[in-house]
Amino acid sequence: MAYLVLEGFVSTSREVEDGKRQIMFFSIPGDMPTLMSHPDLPLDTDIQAMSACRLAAFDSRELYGLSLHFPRIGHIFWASALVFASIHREWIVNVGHRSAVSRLAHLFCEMAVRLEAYGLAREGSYEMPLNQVDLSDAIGLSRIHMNRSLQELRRQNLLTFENGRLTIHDWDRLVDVGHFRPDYLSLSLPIWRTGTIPAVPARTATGKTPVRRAIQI
Amino acid sequence: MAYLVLEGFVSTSREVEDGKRQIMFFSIPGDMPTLMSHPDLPLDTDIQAMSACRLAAFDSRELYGLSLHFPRIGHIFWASALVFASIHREWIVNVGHRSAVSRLAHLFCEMAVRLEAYGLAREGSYEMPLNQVDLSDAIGLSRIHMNRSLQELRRQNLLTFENGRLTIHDWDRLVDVGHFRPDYLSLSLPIWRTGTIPAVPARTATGKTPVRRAIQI
DNA sequence: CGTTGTATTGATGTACTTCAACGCCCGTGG
DNA sequence: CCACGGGCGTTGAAGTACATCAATACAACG
Repeated sequence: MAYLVLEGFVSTSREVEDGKRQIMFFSIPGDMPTLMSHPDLPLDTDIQAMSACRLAAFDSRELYGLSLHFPRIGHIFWASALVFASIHREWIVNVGHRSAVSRLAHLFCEMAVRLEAYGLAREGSYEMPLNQVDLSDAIGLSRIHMNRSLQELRRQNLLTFENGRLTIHDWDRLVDVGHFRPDYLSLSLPIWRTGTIPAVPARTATGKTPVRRAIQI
Repeated sequence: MAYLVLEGFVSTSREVEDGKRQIMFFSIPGDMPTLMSHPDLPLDTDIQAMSACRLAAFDSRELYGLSLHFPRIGHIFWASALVFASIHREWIVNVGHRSAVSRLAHLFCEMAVRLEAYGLAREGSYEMPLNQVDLSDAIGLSRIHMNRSLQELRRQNLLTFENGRLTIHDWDRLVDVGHFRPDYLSLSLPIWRTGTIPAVPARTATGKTPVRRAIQI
């Protein structure tokens, strides 16, 4: 099965040997997290709902067949895989070479840009149903140091983060702190014009359970 | 232009704000490093020859057109993008959560598996035309700490690395130290069967210069 | 009412960075 | 032939950004 996120956040992560979790990607409404792997191959990551989610389910073999018969559909899969890879590369740079505060700032900037492209953020404010443990697993730091970095961003009046909503007060300085390149995803370019997404029947998953299990509930 | 590596190593990297370089991927013979980005979009990374290389050049617009007319070709592009993304995810885990020694071990394991899949490694020994600065930029650590980690691997008799050749003495323990999952790329699966690659005219690039520039020489 | 999950703070430990120096090899030029 | 310099690997010592351990506070909840 392949899933399209309709509401909520879904993470792509892996359990590391010492029991910790490294989050590699947050899927937002409009993303298809299971398309990060080839339908013929076993999923090499954990896909997990970070909040209450609505998902649409497709048969991945059918999707795959579609892509072979209609090149333009295959092309969209390809382009989406390239965007996944591009975001991954940015995360490598992030966890590889930047300080805790920068990583955090960069993550907030990235989510802002992606959510805005889908119309899910307004004036630098967006729903972000994650707790500090989730954030620390994403940026690869201890929750304690993560907490202190978040405080630092607050202290500098760059943002507020409460009740699952992030509000950016000073975009320019946040971009600066996170060394964020706003155009890196090229989300504004015409290759993404595919028309509106049609309504689909959806099932509901409740928060914090693995998607595959949640779906079967 | 799109390039196919015929000989040598090519890195995908980005200059970070403080003048450092984060390497995100090593392309080996058989890889097409420029296919990590969409041909319609600006390249968002630096592509750099790490050694003397032979490359084959294609017009990327033509490749792109090919993929629209022949779905199976598009499918290969897609699958290759998925593998890029999968390797990227592994690198995120690597730089995010593992110690210096583990990162290094993991990198050596990954290259062994990939090179072996192309017939470029034998009995755990392969050409690796990189110096310690390159390696440290890939694993995101200072060259000094990288050097000490390499010494640790040598001290444990896991490998030797000299004259651009890596030889693994104890694969099982190296896999263990690097927490490497040998099957993670699924390189043995049938989706990769595409027949042999035909001979193509090639140009030569000399080491350590950006590919685009090298090509024009 | 205790229990559980989450945010926060302080104190201590450590893995890594940075700075500085040295040695080796090898190419270049006197 | 030797002198010089640059690239690369290696070592020691000092500094720092992070992790770990431990404790508290607070809200939600059965």
